[in-house]
Amino acid sequence: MREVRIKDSFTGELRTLSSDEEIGIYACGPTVCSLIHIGNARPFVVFSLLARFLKSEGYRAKLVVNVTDINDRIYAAARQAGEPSAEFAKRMTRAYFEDTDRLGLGRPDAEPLATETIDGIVALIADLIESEHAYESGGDVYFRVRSFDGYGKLSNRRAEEMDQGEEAGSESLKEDPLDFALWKAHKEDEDTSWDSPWGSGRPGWHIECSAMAEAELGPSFAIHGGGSDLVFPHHENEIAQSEAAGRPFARVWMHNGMIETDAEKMSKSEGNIFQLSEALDRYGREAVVDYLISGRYRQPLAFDAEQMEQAATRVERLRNFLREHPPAGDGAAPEDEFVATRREGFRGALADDFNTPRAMAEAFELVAEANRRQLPGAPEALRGMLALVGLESLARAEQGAGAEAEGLLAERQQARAARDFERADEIRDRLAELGWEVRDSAGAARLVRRC
RNA sequence: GGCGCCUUGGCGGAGUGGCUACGCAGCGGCCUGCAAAGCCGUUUACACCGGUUCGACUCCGGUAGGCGCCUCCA
Repeated sequence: MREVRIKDSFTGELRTLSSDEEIGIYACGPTVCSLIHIGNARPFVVFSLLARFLKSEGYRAKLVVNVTDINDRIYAAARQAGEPSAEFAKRMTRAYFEDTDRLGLGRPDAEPLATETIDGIVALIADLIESEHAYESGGDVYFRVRSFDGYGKLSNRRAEEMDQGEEAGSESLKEDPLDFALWKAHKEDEDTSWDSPWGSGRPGWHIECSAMAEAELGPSFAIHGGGSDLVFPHHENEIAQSEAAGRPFARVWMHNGMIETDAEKMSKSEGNIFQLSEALDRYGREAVVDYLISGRYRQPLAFDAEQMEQAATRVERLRNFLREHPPAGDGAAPEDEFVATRREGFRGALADDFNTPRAMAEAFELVAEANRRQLPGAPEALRGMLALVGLESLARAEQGAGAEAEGLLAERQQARAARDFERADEIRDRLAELGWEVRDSAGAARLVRRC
């Protein structure tokens, strides 16, 4: 088990994860008001792979990624779709599962829904009212921000300095404009609601995460993750709610940077989104995963078609190597020292605040060296590395070309042997039409699937 | 205005007080009937101005520009 350090975005310091307790990771998932875009996929990929890495190092990691299925925007989107909001949210949740399944990284250890955590939410709110950190007002319940001294400590803000944007219509129910809703009374145009001691209504946006994190990971857990755009107010409010209710909450905060197009954050409100499913269709899952780990998780990452194509070319280089070096039977020669160094470097990079670009550089160095000289153990080591970052499918044997293509290839080999290159090229074109690229080597020829 | 982050070669993106990751693209070769794959060589870097230092892309200060959050957003 190697020492893993994570840069805590709360303190700005590198923190070493404890090796003798469960590493609970709570990462904020999507609000299912639309299909997810590639920016939403970044935290899913980063935290899935982080959990995978920690487990492979022997840590007891548990990854929780929630689904926010109660929200103003869901009501609005459902209304526009002419669909009951509960059905709409279910449909979008299903689409989210399908899209992220296609990444091929498996599922998080738990994926709680807000709608299935109402009891925990109500209990937490009751605790906050009991301790006077929250109050009921006209069927709503608000968190009393000024009652919590630490408010603003994550995002570095002072309550006094906050230029609070007013929510139209509801401010009169608040004691203080800074206060935020824990529970919202049922409104006429909302077609779902839940019972509570304060009447029928629904939870506010932030409380669900506090409740779900506690339900899955307990009152104190190792890592809380999510996009950097959630630092304020979402995560700030989570801290306030949980800590005010006596829960120590997250020990380390990890915020992933935004995906950007033309140096602008990709977001629904900007309208510059690129859907995950479309990226998967167009570039393939390996390219999408590779793209998402091509920059360090906490930095912004540029997105455009060229970047995706580069990722596709990059994974093709890895695939080419693995194709030439299928798993050996046995009696393999002892691993070369160079290989061991790269493998160590790869894991070391991941242990160093999950530096995926540096890890991948190690993998590429291994490939380059193994392409120029015999490197015992290189293919096996590479497969191991790629498995850690969800790219193990690059090593998968290609499906057979089928009788027609194989027949054509044999025919072409005959033509080449007879030095009838015109015929050979004709056949090559024909194979290309069938989706196969021909690669000649010393005495043989290989068919490679073109996508 | 407040808080935080960023500025690396054609593109993306690491990193370090001295030895210029990695990938893509370009150019010239090798190999090949040709191509692909692969290999070799090679062209563009650290926004700007000061300071610290034997030495800074890396540390400090300033300037310019950009981004994020402050309202729903991964």
